[in-house]
Amino acid sequence: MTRRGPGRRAGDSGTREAIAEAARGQFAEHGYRGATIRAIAAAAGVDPALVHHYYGTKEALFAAAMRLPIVPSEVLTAALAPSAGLDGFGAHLVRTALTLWESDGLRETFLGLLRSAVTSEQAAVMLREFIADSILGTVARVAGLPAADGQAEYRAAMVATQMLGLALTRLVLRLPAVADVSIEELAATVGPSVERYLTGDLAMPARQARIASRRPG
Amino acid sequence: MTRRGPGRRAGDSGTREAIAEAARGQFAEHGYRGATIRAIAAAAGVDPALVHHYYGTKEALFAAAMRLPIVPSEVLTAALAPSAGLDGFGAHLVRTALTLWESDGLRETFLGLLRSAVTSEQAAVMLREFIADSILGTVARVAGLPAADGQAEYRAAMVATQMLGLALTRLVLRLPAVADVSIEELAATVGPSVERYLTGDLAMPARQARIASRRPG
DNA sequence: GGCATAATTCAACACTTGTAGAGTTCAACG
DNA sequence: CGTTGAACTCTACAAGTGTTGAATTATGCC
Repeated sequence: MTRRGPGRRAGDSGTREAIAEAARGQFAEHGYRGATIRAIAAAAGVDPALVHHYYGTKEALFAAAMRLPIVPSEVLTAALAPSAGLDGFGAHLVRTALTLWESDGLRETFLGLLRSAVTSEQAAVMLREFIADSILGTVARVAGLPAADGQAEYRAAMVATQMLGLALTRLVLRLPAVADVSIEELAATVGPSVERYLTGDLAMPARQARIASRRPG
Repeated sequence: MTRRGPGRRAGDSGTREAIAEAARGQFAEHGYRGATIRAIAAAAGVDPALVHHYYGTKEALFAAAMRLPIVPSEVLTAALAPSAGLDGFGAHLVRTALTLWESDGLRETFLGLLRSAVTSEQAAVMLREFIADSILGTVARVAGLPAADGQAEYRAAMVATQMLGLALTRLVLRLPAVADVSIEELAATVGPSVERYLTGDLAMPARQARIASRRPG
């Protein structure tokens, strides 16, 4: 929203991105249903019809706004590579994820995805596939787990369980005991649990092979 | 919804409970915003105006429908008492909670609360206070943690973190690797993590006392 | 029987929602 | 200058929302 008024050339449209940014903010705060086109337009200082002009439908706007500005697997790989020794790996993962989630560029997207996934089937599919396809595999790989093994997906899923619970209680529910504590402290507390899921001696479910053999996308 | 048609005496109104039950189902499936009075009325086989006649406003209906049919602290205490030996206590807690959440009487209420809390501030307050006031203390007490100690609340909160993450991925997101596994298997995998939070040697946050001294209600 | 009373429905209001198309403004280009 | 074309706004529609008050139906009590 640098300059107002019509008359820009193609490619100059900062307004388009301003709308997307406003949309991210609204989706993050109210979820898919709660974020109205009118509120998004107001937040962007723009007529509601312009939102529709650029993005067509609300679903399309959501999909566009939730497109990540990073490639998760690359960021995860880069951020976690230094501690390849696997010692303190769990804490490092917690620290990395929390820092990422609370960073300026990603907070809105992640919160929007999380808030929307709980009530919108479209968003739920996005988040589920995103986790299954981009996160679980990367975590398993970076952690050095054997691929093509049912155990890897199960272990990574348990990590997701703990990490999403952390995000839910800290960012959404804001439980004081979780929200008022530093990332470092949470990493120290939760890290070992995550590490146990990845490398510990778990009693593995018998028929895990069926789950591991799902189509990747 | 035993008998249809008007003309019942006071106290006979099974329709009132039928509406509440339909409301629970809708709130569980769509969250607070997504559950419409009209849909609730339709699910109960009743005119929308009757919903308003009985409960006044949508908020009141939500509050009434989400009132638990049990006293959580009692159920938790009773269910967890047998394993007071603290051996396998974590697994027992996971098993108890998951079984409770997936039981007929509570599934809708819990899911509705969870789904709504993520998008409705009113519901978020309900769930947060419910967890903080009824759950954390009970878990800490049953686990034999010293009361009036900042550590107790922090430990219980970490447990909540893991348990809610489990609920989110299994019941709401339905991540295959978590949803397609038996409660027993999850208890065996997650139990030890929970146990570590309760009795393990955690690096405690320094200023935890401030959090522990919040007003209870 | 008639009467009070509760249960239930009808019809409608006032508002918000996503969406659509026609119209307006303005910079760039010839 | 006039034309073009994109950025942008106005107005509006059709559907859905919570909510309301009057009307209707049936029951138990006298």
